[in-house]
Amino acid sequence: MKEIKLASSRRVGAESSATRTVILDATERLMLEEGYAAVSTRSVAGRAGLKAPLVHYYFPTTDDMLLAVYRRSADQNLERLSGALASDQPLRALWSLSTDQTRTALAVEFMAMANHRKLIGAEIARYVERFRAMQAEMLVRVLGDGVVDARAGDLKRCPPAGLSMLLAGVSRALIMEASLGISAGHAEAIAFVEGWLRSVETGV
Amino acid sequence: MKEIKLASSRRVGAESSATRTVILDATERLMLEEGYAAVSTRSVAGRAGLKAPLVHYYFPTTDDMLLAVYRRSADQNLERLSGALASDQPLRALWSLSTDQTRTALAVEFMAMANHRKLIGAEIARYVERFRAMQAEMLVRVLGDGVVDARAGDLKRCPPAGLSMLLAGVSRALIMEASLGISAGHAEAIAFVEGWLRSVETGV
Amino acid sequence: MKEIKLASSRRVGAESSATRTVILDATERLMLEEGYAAVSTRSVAGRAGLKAPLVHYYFPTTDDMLLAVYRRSADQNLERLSGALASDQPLRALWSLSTDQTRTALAVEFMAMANHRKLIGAEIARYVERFRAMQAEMLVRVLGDGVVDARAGDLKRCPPAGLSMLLAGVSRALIMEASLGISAGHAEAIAFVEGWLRSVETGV
Amino acid sequence: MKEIKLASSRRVGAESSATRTVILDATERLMLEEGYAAVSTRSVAGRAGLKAPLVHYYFPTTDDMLLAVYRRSADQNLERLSGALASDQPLRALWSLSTDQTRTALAVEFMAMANHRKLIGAEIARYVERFRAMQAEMLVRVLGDGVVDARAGDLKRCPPAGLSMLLAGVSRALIMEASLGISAGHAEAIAFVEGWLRSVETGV
DNA sequence: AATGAATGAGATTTCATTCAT
DNA sequence: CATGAATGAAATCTCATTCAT
Repeated sequence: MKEIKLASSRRVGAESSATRTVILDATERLMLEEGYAAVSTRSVAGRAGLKAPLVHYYFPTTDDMLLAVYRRSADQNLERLSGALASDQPLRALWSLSTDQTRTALAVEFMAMANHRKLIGAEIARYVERFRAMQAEMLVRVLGDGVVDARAGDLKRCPPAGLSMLLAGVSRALIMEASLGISAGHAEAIAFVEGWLRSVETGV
Repeated sequence: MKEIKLASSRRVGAESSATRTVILDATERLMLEEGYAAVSTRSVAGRAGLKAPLVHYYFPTTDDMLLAVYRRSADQNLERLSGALASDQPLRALWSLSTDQTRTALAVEFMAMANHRKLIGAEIARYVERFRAMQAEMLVRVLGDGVVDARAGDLKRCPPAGLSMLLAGVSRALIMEASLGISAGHAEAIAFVEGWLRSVETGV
Repeated sequence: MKEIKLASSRRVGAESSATRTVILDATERLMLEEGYAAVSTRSVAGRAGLKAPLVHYYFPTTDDMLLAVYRRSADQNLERLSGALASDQPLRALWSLSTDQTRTALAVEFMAMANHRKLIGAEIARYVERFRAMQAEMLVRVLGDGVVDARAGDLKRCPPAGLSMLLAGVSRALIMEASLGISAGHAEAIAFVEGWLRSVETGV
Repeated sequence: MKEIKLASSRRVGAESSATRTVILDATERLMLEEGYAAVSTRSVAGRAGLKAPLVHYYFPTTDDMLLAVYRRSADQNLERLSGALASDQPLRALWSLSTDQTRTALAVEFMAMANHRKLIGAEIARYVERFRAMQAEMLVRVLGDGVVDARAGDLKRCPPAGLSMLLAGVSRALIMEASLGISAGHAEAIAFVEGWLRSVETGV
């Protein structure tokens, strides 16, 4: 049983440092292009044009670095989500966000990584619960008074949290499978969700 | 630039060897218990009570070993799926299979790994396309004559391949999130799918 | 508080391997010539003309390596001590052993190292207690029936275990100080111990 | 071959600075609690609540810092020793000083470190010779007229410098072994020395 | 007086893999 | 079949120290 090391609280390198940003950017790009397993302090340093120990100056442990990348990305997502939910087509905006290639691909990488980076896993869990709550709130507002009954098997009566979960699962699967070159059923699934969106919008 | 290794002409352990099976079992257990990143020839050998070079005798490269584990598991899944599709409650049997903890967790690990193991990714793509085709065939048979129209936003008129995709995405997300301790929306999503199943079965 | 890692029980490299011996020898020489702080897998490998990972093949962790060196040396000392105690001048033989430059210097290095290598410290404690018991047994035999009374302040009536402790302390201090270039009082202390030895032998 | 660093002309913090004292205190505490190997500019800075470069501002090299700690401690010891030797029970006061846990433990750490810190070793040698001379002077005064003859094997006729050496060796060994959890012979050795003290005091 | 940034060197391991026996 | 021995490559991190500000 491995000991779980807490991410060090030691603060190093100002939040605003340009070098710090360069490191986060390089890590993010690496994860997207080569998968999270390609991320090491060495590879990040190389990609960023820095020496490896400098990466450790800013992020004492690799977990610190990955957490910083995740938080930056998740915070951006929170902001975008806020905007989307406040728009006049919140459902459509949410779906558009969920199927954003880059953002979702990054989120999927982090989920894959969570299995052996417990700190990352815990952080993801926190954020996902927040995302889901925000979305559910919007869904209540938009889908409104219709009688909710999960067991009806009718998407229009599915409870908000369930809907949020379904959308997340489908969008993540689309992105993940696409990266493997899988396309079977994708067009149909997308068409279905968009059909549903339209039907909700037109109130039919 | 990594060198691409040609299939070596080296002698390799027979498919039927008991030791070979021990290695596959150990790898599978390791992946499930500690995540795919915990798999190395060393760790597998340790878990199996063997020496590392012996693992290489049976599987020249780590990819060979992982591919063998994946194929064995995927072939078992194909068989189970065949059985499920031939049962008298094929839809329900399919959903039950999709939410099987162990099998799905393993599949998710392989998908996570696919990003930096291109051979694995290609193999997964091949199998997923087969799974989806088999399922679509069954869905056509069961849901049959209803007019299919993805853009209707009605689950009962969703094209089979799309349905298969949706179910896969949801079940994978349930398993993956559960392993992170996320539960928001899970009960609702499950209830929804099961409500839909019932409504299809009862023909309502 | 750092976790104390147990020395791995993984057995690697036959006890009899020549390379294994080369590594132990190199480590011992390094400790004697440059102090225990100079010992690293790298430096040992360099000194032994080997690659660093090979050292780890034989000794998975640095503690494993140091423990092996300590045990080999301590076991040799046990044997020598046995011989000394069985000789016809056991007291003199013991003192001669205690002031053996190389052996004692090595023991002193290990004691110094024990502070931050808890495994080493525990092993030393075990051996020292054994050494002291063996010596006490001999002292009882040789100094025999004289009434023992520690509080008399007379070396000839000091309890055996106390005598053993005193001799160990003095001999270690002589060696340690000599390595620092300190000589004040050394000749006198040595003369004193040897005078005592003679007086015991001649029974005066 | 290491380069010998010339005393740099760089500015250095004043002797009187409070920060300087904080650094020395932190180093001393670290050495006592975790052993000398735990001392690094980083760890000291951390313990003192300072940044590493500031430590270098006061002590250009690590050796400078360690030397300062040693000198401060040794000077305090000199003073205490002066007091002890001037007391009306100088022998007992000396023994009490020699077995002072903290002071002796620190001295032992420095001795252990001396092997690979040549500057420290040289400084220790200088101080030890002074200590021994001061003690010998006192011993001459107290034990006085008895005919000195090291070869007699009688503690009461042991030359002063030899006595000083013996006491130092025993007390250091007691402290060092106690820290390893060794206790065999300790009570007896202590009782013996104290018995001797009493017999000298009572003139028996 | 203090600190953020940076770096070369090194420590301790782990890994996949090869090869001779 | 099986294993002991060996190795190049890399991962993660620490250290002392410098320098500009």
